[in-house]
Amino acid sequence: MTTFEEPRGLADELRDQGFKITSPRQQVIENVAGREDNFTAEALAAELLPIGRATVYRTIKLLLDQGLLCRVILGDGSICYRVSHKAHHHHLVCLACGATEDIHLEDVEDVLDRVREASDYELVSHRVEVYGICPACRARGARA
Amino acid sequence: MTTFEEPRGLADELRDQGFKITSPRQQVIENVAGREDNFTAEALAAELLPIGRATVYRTIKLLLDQGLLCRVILGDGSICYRVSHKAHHHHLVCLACGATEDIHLEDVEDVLDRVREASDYELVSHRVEVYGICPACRARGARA
DNA sequence: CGTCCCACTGATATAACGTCTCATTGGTAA
DNA sequence: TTACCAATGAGACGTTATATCAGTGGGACG
Repeated sequence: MTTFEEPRGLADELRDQGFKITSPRQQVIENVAGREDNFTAEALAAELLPIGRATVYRTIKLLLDQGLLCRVILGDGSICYRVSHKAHHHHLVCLACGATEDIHLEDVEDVLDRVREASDYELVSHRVEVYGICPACRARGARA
Repeated sequence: MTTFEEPRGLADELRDQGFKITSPRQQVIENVAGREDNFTAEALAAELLPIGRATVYRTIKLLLDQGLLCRVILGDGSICYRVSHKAHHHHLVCLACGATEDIHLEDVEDVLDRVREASDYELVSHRVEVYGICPACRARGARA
């Protein structure tokens, strides 16, 4: 459906905001843009190895800010990343293998409205992670 | 409303499950049970200093498993803990100061039912953190 | 097309957080 | 009271991430 692999567009977007499109950044963006799966910062750094670790971490943070990436919190609390596709969404995470799917929860806004009514907080954002066992792991006999 | 300060009951509960009620454990439980606020593992270890760091971390894990504590994920992804009061709940977290309130979202189950219908995952658990600015910080002029 | 500035890089140090190891200790069942 | 073994604590280690800082290359501007 949607076509990934448009680092050109993103690169332009970054340039417009005053960021330089350096070779390391380009490489990180290209590597990341086509991925469907989760990856840890450390794994990405290892994969792009001639590039410095610090640069990979900095670029991840940049892409997080720009909304190209989002953070996923696995069942054990560890953190990894995946492409965000920009639109707001949540995650369905397999406790056994860590695989993640995006889910769209339309009625979450209603829930938030209730919170808004019931509290004095000025709501800004939220995070929902749903944990379960994916079909593949279930077939393999994995249990909660 | 509810009375805290019942380390006796919890201690018995732990003993029933075969855990030893050692002096360090007792101290951790007593320190933690009366708290209303969040605390980091590191801060707790520092506070109970004669007790070894490893022991504090181990005890936190134990209390997490037993449901006396729950994990809170702050806006920046950092982790702290607070008493759980056992019943399932979610967190409303101030992005400015980290203060946290418990919230109960009754209709989350409906949302999860939809996920159950729409996916092949066997749902196990979920985590919802709502972020905002608390009244005190808002008054102080903090902004998202 | 050349030059210059400064954002960016990368090697390395530092920091935050948590787990592991292992010799020792103390709770508790008998 | 004794003895077993879970639990402790000091410290090493691992992981993940940020800070530092001299050097460099992207790209704006002339």
